[in-house]
Amino acid sequence: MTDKSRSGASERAQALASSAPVTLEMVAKRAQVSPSTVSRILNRTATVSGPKKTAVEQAIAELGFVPNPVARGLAGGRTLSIGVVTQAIDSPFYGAALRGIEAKLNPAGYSPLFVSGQWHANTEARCIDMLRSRRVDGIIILMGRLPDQALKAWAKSLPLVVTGRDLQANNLYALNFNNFEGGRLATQHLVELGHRRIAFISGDPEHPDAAERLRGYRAALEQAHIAFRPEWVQQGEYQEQSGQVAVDRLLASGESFTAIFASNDQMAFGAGLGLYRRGVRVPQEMSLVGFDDLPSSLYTTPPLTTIHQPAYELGQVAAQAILELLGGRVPTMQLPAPRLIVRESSSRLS
Amino acid sequence: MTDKSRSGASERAQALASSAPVTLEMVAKRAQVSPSTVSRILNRTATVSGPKKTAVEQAIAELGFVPNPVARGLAGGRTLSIGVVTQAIDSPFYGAALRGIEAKLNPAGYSPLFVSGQWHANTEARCIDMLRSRRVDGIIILMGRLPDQALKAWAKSLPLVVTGRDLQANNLYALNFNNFEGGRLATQHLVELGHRRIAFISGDPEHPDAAERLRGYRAALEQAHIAFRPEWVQQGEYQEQSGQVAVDRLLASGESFTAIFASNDQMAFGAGLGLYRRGVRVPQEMSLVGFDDLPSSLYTTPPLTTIHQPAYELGQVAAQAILELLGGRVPTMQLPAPRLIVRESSSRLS
DNA sequence: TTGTATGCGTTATCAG
DNA sequence: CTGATAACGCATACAA
Repeated sequence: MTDKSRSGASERAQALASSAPVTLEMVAKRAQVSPSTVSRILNRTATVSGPKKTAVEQAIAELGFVPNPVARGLAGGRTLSIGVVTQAIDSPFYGAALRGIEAKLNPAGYSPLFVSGQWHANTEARCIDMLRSRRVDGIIILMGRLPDQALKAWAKSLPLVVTGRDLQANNLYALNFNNFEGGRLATQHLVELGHRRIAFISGDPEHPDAAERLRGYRAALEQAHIAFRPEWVQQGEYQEQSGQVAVDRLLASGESFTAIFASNDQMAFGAGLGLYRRGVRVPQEMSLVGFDDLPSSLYTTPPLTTIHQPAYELGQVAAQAILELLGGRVPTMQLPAPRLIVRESSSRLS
Repeated sequence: MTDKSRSGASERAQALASSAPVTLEMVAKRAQVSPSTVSRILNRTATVSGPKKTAVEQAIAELGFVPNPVARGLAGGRTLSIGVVTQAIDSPFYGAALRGIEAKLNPAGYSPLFVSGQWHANTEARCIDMLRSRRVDGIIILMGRLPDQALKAWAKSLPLVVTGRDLQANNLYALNFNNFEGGRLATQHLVELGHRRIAFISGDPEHPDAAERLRGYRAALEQAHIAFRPEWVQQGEYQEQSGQVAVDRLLASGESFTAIFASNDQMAFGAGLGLYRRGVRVPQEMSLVGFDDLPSSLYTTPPLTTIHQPAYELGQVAAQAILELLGGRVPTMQLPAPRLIVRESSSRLS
């Protein structure tokens, strides 16, 4: 940081702290026009003559006027803020998505209001109530758990963008990632490396994401003429701990595997630890594949082969979609297809 | 999720979507009192007689009235929202802190407004401008980069809680973690295990956190009568990648180490990969210690010995502090002391 | 203790 | 194209 930037910030702070808030009315007075005219220029809500326009713009610049979003919200009904419901604000996956949302929303003048639903439908409903009471202009729900019906109902009064499900409704846009294909790709990768005894650590089957990944796993097995066996799948809960537990069970089951596909990276990390504890080397004795491509997957030992889920882009696209909805347009954007990222935790069966 | 909860949420959505917004005035009419009386009960701003009070409360319940925060903000100057400036909304460390903030703020009726400063003083200043323009009631700055002067100036017009520095001022509360002691503890741990050639991967020395951790490292060496050598420290940037690079340099330097202390976990992860790549086993041939105790540190192979930094509590405490400031009180809360978490990446020198 | 009147800073609806 | 004027929903002096 340069001295210049330091003092710049400091001076600005000083100026802001001392100056009384400058209002639209003050701008109008200074530019010798009515408040309405100023408002019109601000919102491009009507054409204003050249001279008045420049006068107002000059006054705005001189006074350093910034419109008050609170007053705007009251008068115009728009708060320029978007509610974002995540499940866990502190998960690496959601973090990236939130950053993507922020990156897209800010330039458009909108601010995100983040709340976390904690994987719980009721909490989620409360969050939405809160956001509505705060008069957000629209809501993005990331991987929500609310029933489709509820979403459709809410969409009647507020633009909604949801991810992690397929859903068609007015004023609502659904963005879904192809989890089936991801699951298929990961499994196929292991098959192509010569593996035939491939265990699967699933997530909560109630959750569509998890169910789809499992379906992808089964499809790949079938495609390779490998009979699916229920003993090969252990249910986890998308947390590291559950991955470790699953590996323990798998190893104790008497079945002998040469590869494990964990349906998210966090469980793959847990599985990795479980294998390490039992002295099973990855990838020499066991190939391990995850799902999500969390930033940290690049730095595990060994780096994790996984399915890239475009969290950041997901956020960007969701934000763009809500912006479209707000503009009265119909979004058409889609999420990128799943990609297999081959790293060092999977290797050819020798 | 039960069917009960599903339908509950759905019904609520339906109800909300159809009902027109109910205002304070409607409540007043129904309860046969004046709007001011309702307002008084809502804000406990004056004592109200028993019967009227119950009448109003009943009306509120029957109508499902929720005060409009936007109108409140305009009229009362309070928006019940707190700006939170983080550096990177998607870092594991900040994620936990944000969750702590959310957990403390929500029950008090406040909503956090998260923005990320991207480790850049100017961006941070812009964020604060934005938050001010949105009329937040207070601001929490997590590990900010703005000069003390700027913060003090801002605090004149808005309650401020800052972390990661020591600072005394009116309407401002600083919460600092003892990074020096943390650095000392980690190094001392390695010394006690018999290590004497201990490398250090530092952060940006411009940042107080990083400087303090380095100071702790040096203090522990001195205490153990080990001469500090500049060649032992490699500068990183708190990212995984830089940890890996640092290890490469360290290993290529010709010096021979038996232990590495990375001044944050992310760099320790990178270092771990660097060591893995070169076939150096942890902890048998090299002990590795990190700093932060990120959630994922528990699941690296081997699990990482580190200094626990209470990110979640940090968030909670910061939120509590801003609440105190808002209430006109002087916060007294402190952060817990650093704790060494011994796991499996460090071992006695044989 | 309670009600009335006014204002918060904008946008929106009118006339002109 | 422009300017009064009335909301927006609530809090708060002020008066009773």
